[in-house]
Amino acid sequence: MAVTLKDVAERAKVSRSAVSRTFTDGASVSEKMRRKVEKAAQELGYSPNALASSLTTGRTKLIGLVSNNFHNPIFLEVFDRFTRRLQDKGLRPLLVNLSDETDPENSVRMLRQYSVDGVVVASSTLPTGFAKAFRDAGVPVVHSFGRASSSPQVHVVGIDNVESGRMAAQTLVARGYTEVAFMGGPQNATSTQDRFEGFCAEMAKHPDLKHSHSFADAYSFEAGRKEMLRLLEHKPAQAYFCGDDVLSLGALSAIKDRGLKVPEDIGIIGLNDMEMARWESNSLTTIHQPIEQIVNSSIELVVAMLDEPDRYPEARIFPCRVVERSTLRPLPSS
Amino acid sequence: MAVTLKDVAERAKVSRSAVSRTFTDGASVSEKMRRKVEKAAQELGYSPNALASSLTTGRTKLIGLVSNNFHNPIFLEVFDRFTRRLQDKGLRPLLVNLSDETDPENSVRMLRQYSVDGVVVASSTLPTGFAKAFRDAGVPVVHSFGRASSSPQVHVVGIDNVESGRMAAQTLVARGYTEVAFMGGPQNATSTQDRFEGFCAEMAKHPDLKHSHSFADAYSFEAGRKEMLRLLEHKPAQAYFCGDDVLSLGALSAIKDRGLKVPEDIGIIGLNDMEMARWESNSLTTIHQPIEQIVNSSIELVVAMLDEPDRYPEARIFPCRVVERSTLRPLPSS
DNA sequence: CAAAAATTTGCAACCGGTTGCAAAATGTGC
DNA sequence: GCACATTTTGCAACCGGTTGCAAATTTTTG
Repeated sequence: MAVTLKDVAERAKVSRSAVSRTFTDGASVSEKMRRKVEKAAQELGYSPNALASSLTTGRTKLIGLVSNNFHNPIFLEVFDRFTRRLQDKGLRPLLVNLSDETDPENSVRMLRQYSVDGVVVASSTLPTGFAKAFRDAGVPVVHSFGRASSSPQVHVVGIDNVESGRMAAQTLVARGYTEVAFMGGPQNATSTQDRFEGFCAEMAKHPDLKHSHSFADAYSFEAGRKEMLRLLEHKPAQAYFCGDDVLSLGALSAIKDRGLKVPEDIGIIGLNDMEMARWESNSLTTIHQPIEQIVNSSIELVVAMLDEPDRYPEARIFPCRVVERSTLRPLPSS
Repeated sequence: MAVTLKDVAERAKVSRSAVSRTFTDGASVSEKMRRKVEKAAQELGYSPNALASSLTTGRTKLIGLVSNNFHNPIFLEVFDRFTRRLQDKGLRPLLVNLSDETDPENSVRMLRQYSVDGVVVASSTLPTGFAKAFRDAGVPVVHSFGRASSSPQVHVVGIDNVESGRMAAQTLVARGYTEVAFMGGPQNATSTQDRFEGFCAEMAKHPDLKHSHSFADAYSFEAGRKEMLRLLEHKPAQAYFCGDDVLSLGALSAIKDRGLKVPEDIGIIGLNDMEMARWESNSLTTIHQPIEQIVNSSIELVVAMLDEPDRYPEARIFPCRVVERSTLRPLPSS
């Protein structure tokens, strides 16, 4: 069915090696030969089989893209960027959806069977050990949106979640809120834990201010909404740091449904700065996470590992910044 | 580096064929042999190279998943379902992001180089000719969310967009609106064209009612919002059929910003029934598109084509239904 | 124009598997 | 225990490419 190297060689009356060489750049082929081969290839509609060649070159140009965040709209943005950027570099994303499973073994085995050149784990909820399983199997791996660590076991690219929690607390304190709260995502997600830690660390500096906390079941609108409805039944805090924009949006929806006003009655600050946060109907004050930089840097890193598999692991941390919109009361004029 | 068939064979002191056979089901191997081989494989941590075997079997179990809808949140749902379902069947999705490019040639070439077993084109905006390029290249292809046709050139799975436009118009008419309008997505998208056609066809039955139309630049929140803001500057219609939920949400945001009430001042009906449509803050009346069925059926179809490449093309059309929520005035009690 | 140097080409082995075929081993019937 | 049928195993060729090496060709040099 498919036309192969051999067919082209026969048609052009040259050796198979000659054909192979015209299709691998950097190989030694004369102009005359190249033209002859290209003509034959053209006529036959030949294009080389990437997988067959991977057998000898050891490179498939396949990159495993592993994630379990298929319910947070921010990840559509993430996938868009990853796939585009990988394509630009001549790499192909092999998508793996973990849904609820968090045992790395299956994914590792599967991606090794397909000889992916590298793997990007894009998840803010998977434990740090997850990506390590790939490294241990000898597969270059980068954990994007993973837990920042001062002594990373694998390459990590993302933000400092502890710092972002601190930043959120500072922002609330600076605006004069005296009773604040943290509403986190799932409690076993590393990002939740770290943001919480940072939040508490900052609040500890202000023993005169009250703070509390609770956790939603998932990083999702519904979970945020449900949790905020629960909180509103008792005496809620003056302002909340929600561990993710999509939680914030859920919380906002709950607050408005209860007839309360934002930011007059309750303040909200989120994290991510997703597209929807910018929608004028939401106008969410939030902490911007530099997704584009994280994605690009992750890909650069995994590409670099192809040539340098034992590259010493590093953590690449990008700074966040507060994006002031309309869900927190303004800074008191000083 | 990687452990191969040969290594296992040597360790187990058997032939390479024996090892191969223990890892391909349906092959003839004695219990004794199998145990011996599995033991050696275990010790060496061997797992077969799927790509090498594809060379002889002609099957890679790779399915190209091609889309250009990376900005409509509904597609995160679509990708989630596709990837999960494919994985359940032992298939692997190779993701292709078309972003703005709509020339199929590149994608066809690339996916052929990777010898994908089949391709699913998941897009409501690509022209019908797009998927045909894969068929012409001998690659089994299914166009999901594509234009329904009574004489399809390639397999199509989706809804009847003309019918859905008709249904939207009927719904508006039944609720007593006398001035209605269609707000479509990008005008070159087949789904926009068909929904518009159905809408007009139905309205033609009611010459006493006024109707108008306009188009947003994209299937996105921003585009819907912008278009509705424009419409509100002149005398808007009483109710709008927006060609997609995300357009509806944009329109709703614009309407509320202008201080108008839904459904009292303006009614909205969308299409898709995406997760966000159900959020209580939106509570969007919309036409439900059975995504799960479309995805599952698409995969079934592409799998069936693996064994039957020249299968006669068919169109699989799933019915839509109106989901009544809060953005249209209620049916007049009769 | 011949000899040396540089370039191009083809041969053949190899990448990691699969599979048809025949030989070897095992099982069955008498 | 023997002849025969059945199952299991290994050999060797093949899938579609790549690549080291040596031979063949072209280019450079004196």
